[in-house]
Amino acid sequence: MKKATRPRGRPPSLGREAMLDGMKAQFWSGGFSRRSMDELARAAGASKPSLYSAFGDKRAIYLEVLRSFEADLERMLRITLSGRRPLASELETFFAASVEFYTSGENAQLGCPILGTAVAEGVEEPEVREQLAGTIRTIDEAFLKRLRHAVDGGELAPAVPVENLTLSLSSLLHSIALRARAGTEPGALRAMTSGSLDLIFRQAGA
Amino acid sequence: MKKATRPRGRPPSLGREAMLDGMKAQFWSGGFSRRSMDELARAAGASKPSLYSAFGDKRAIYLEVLRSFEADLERMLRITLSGRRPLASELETFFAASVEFYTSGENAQLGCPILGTAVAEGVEEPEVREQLAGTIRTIDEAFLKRLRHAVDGGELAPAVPVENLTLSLSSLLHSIALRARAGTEPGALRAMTSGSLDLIFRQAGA
DNA sequence: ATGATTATCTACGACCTGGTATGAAAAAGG
DNA sequence: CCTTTTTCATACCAGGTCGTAGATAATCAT
Repeated sequence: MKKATRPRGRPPSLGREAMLDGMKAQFWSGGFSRRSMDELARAAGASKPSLYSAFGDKRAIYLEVLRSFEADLERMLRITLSGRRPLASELETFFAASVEFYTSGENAQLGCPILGTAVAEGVEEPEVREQLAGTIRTIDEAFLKRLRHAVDGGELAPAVPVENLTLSLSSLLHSIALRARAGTEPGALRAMTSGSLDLIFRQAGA
Repeated sequence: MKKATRPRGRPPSLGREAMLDGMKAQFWSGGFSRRSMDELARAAGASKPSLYSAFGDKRAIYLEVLRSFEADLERMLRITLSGRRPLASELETFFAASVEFYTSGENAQLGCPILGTAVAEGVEEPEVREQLAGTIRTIDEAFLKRLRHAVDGGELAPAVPVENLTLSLSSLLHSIALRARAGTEPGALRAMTSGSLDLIFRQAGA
């Protein structure tokens, strides 16, 4: 017997995930302050009261969207930095995919949906700042983990300062996210990443 | 005879610069969207119609504030990267001053007033994006100029890839600006800069 | 002084914002 | 069928937003 017993009243026409999916693009381009609940409701395919009943208020929706984007990022980090291919190759893949993602907007380059929008609101919205800090930490930890794995597997010498290398990689990503939203062309961003990765690993003596 | 001939009608009680100075802190903490014209007028020490008559509209004020912050940044770059002291020492001074500036807020760490606020609005405000891109370019060019000066003066070997080094330095600054606004403590930011500078210049073979 | 000129401020208006009251719609239980 | 329960959507509200009209104050020219 499956759990097919339907709850009781009228069934929801859209789940939370479906609504969130519709709203992510809105917050990605406009951030928290430039999007109204009316626009969000239209994008979600639901009415405003449905959103309020499902999430509470506008800020809660924005936070859920940020969490959803972070989950996407974690998936992406797990896949591209799996440790099954050489370090340099995996990093190139990761950064190429990031550039692609940051510049994939149809009307404009949107950069990173978290770094590009939460940073402005974070000062006066503690929960947003906390979420932003969490994403930054997630990135740092993913790079650090992969670099440690490289040391363990003999890809990097044990003397390599993995913490400093981690920060170089994170900084590169932050900078690309910023420049993408400021309009730097994808080609320039790709050149930037390969140049920086070369330099970083030449310095690391890899 | 000085140019003391007063214009004609009632003299302005505040000049544009004085109004801008009062408003900079407002946009620094709240960005464009989170500050109302009423708040700006209060901070400027003028009334709303005075602001409209002096600047045009809210976006024009924000753009002027961004330009003013960029002028501050250019001054700071010119002074700290003058080329009169050793390269590494000047860079340490510049980054230490940046960390100090980014974390100097009384109630919260505000990061960079340009990178931290314009990035969210830039997507839908072309002039803001243009201003943001200009500031990014200003930073890149200042680092590049200083590094070229170092090569010319023999501080760096001619084979050093100054363009790549420039991007490493810019990325470091962007990352610090971001992390500061996300709440990273000044001590951690300082450790980050010295570690990264060490790594960068070990790689550069300086 | 008087009038011209420019700056300033109080008050307001049209609009938009986040958020909600109210009743209809869609399902299940009896 | 009718009731109960949950979701949905139109219409609405109070408050805030940007921007301005219109009257007043401060200065110069005569």
